[in-house]
Amino acid sequence: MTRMATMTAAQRRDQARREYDAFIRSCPTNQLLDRISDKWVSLVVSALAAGSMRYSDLGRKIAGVSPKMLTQTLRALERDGIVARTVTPSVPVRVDYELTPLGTSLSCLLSAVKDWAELHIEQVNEAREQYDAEEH
Amino acid sequence: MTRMATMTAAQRRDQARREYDAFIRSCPTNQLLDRISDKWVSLVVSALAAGSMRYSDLGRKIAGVSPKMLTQTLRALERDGIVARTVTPSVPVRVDYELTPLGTSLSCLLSAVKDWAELHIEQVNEAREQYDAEEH
DNA sequence: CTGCATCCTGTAGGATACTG
DNA sequence: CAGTATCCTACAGGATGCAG
Repeated sequence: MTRMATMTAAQRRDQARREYDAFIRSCPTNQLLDRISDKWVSLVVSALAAGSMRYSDLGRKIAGVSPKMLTQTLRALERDGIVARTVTPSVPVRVDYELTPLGTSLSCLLSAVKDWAELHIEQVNEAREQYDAEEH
Repeated sequence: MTRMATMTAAQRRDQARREYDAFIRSCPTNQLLDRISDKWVSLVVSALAAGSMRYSDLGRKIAGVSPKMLTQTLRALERDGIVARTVTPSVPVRVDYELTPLGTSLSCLLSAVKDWAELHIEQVNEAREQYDAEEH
């Protein structure tokens, strides 16, 4: 009989995925990619790059964001030390958000990404047109 | 009676989201962020940074990836002109993938991201610990 | 004003099986 | 070897309503 101890391809991949996941979670680069790749994060950071803003101002400036995602994004960024949250206990309460030094640094990295994007987007678009023109 | 023409908050946000989505799709930076933020893209690009590889080699090197996602990722990168696909019609067929010049350039950008991550991850971790230690 | 809790849906993506 | 096709599920994230 065939060795039952032999793992199936799926089992092997499953185990590999577990190890991989553990690796990913401990990998700074991927942690950061997860962070900046978030749809709303880059928008919040670039909005705040211009200066501190209130919660509702962010909601208006970032068109189409739901309160839930805005809060979720801001909490995550606050936890990571990217943004600072300041509560003014007036009535009604006023909450301001601003970039920390670390946040400003991240904002610079996003600028680098932006520069690369604008420099190469045309090349990408050409590649896409050419690819789509061929038959696949 | 109140004006029925007045939009609810949800309706306004919905319209805003539509406009926003259109904007996003036309924005190079966000297109690129969508691209490099993909879980597998960064892994494929960095794997290929070392040189050309076959399909199954990539599958082994990138632990835990399913054939489906590997193919999907490679197709997207090929379409964008990031990787080149070379078929050698032997039996069995052999397919090699390698970075294009554009792909190499992207690989450099990813290195910049990596450098930033490794430089600041400790600061982020400290911020997280401090945040988690406080009550919320 | 600034959120949080709940519900609900679309979809990304994994498992599995099959083909040239 | 290098994929493709199908199914299925988990989770991101939007709508809504309520609270401090």
